[in-house]
Amino acid sequence: MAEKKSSWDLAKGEQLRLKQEALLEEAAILFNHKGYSATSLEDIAERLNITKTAIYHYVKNKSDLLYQCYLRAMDATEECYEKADASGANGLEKIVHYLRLDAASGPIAMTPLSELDSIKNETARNKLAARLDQCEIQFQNFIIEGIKDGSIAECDPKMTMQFILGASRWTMKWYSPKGQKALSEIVEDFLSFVLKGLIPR
Amino acid sequence: MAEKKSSWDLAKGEQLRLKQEALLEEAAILFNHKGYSATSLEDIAERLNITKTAIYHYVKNKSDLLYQCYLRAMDATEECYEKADASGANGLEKIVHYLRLDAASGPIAMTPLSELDSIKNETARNKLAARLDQCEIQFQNFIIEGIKDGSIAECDPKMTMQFILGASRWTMKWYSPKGQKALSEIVEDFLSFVLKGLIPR
DNA sequence: TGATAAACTGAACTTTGATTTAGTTTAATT
DNA sequence: AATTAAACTAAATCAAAGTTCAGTTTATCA
Repeated sequence: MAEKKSSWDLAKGEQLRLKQEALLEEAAILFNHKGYSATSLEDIAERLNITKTAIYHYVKNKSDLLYQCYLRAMDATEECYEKADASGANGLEKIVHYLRLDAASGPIAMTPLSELDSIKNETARNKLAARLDQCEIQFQNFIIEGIKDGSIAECDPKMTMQFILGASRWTMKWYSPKGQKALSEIVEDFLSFVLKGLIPR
Repeated sequence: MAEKKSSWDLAKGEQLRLKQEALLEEAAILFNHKGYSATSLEDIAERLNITKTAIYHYVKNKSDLLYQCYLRAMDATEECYEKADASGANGLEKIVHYLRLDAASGPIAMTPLSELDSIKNETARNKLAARLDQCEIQFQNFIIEGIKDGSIAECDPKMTMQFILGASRWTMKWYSPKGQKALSEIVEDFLSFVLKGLIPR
């Protein structure tokens, strides 16, 4: 239906890396939206106007495709944490920065969902799981820091982390570029909610 | 591993309805946690100490199993909304009531995730989709009501609904009865976060 | 106790979707 | 224009999981 301009639709001289990118991006969007197992290679290929076998030119297999998506996402996410940690003056600001940066990296390098189990290579999976844990701990640390420096109200850091990241991750289930708001606008609404809560001040 | 007492483990005289219940409950937990397609009938049967073919005694097929789960969940959810609407004095209170009631109905009748597409029967699926939409609208209405009556701060009702329900739904990804906190405790943390936000008052 | 129906099982069958194979088209190059 | 490598396709194969089938066990009851 809605034709999206991908590297495959562009004329000749396009580079391998561009197509790789497009493949991973499209795969990530679908994996995040429908889940890994519910997404067939057919689904992905269709969006790129190629056949599913063509995908094997770019990745070893479906599990590897998921792995590549995760790698990109984790790289991007860690970068967001580093920048946020470096730039924020207190715990609260770090969280605000992080959430903005995360959204800015777009639906492409989305927050990884809970599909880790589907990565077959155990070593790779464990390594990713560790990185993912580390990110969640980092987020909790921002909260703890905020509580200490007074920028964040008392709360259970782990629970609060789950709530905020959960809401953020769930975004990928309902967000559509066709929707009313751009990601950049949605984050601002999100921040307003996360910071101030429902009760008027 | 961890043997759970299900209707199948109990001695004879147990009723059909109890087993039905147990089946739907176990299925719902797995569907919510791993997703519909990633959950095999084998997985479900294993937890109940039966074979996967036994499942066909209780439901027509896998898609029907999902449908039954949804039915129960929607029934429970709608009931929560009705009670919340009836009992709350203002928009904010209705939301608080709703979230408590929802959590109290347990992981059994969990908030339905975004697996609607996997229900094959189109009529059934459409009907459920409409009910689900209606629930989300109801939640938005609580917010709108709250803004009007002054119990809730200005915000985009739709976005705010997505954030709150998203965080709530994502709970099913990480919650485990083995965990530190019971669902009833988690809701209270959640309420505190949703109502007051991160910034200290 | 023997008959009967319900609950359930194991093996066979079917479907779906991932993967492999063999070959064709395309793009760039000499 | 002929050659070659890369990009890709269609058709065949394979594997996992859903479904059906034929029969066995269990529970109830005349």
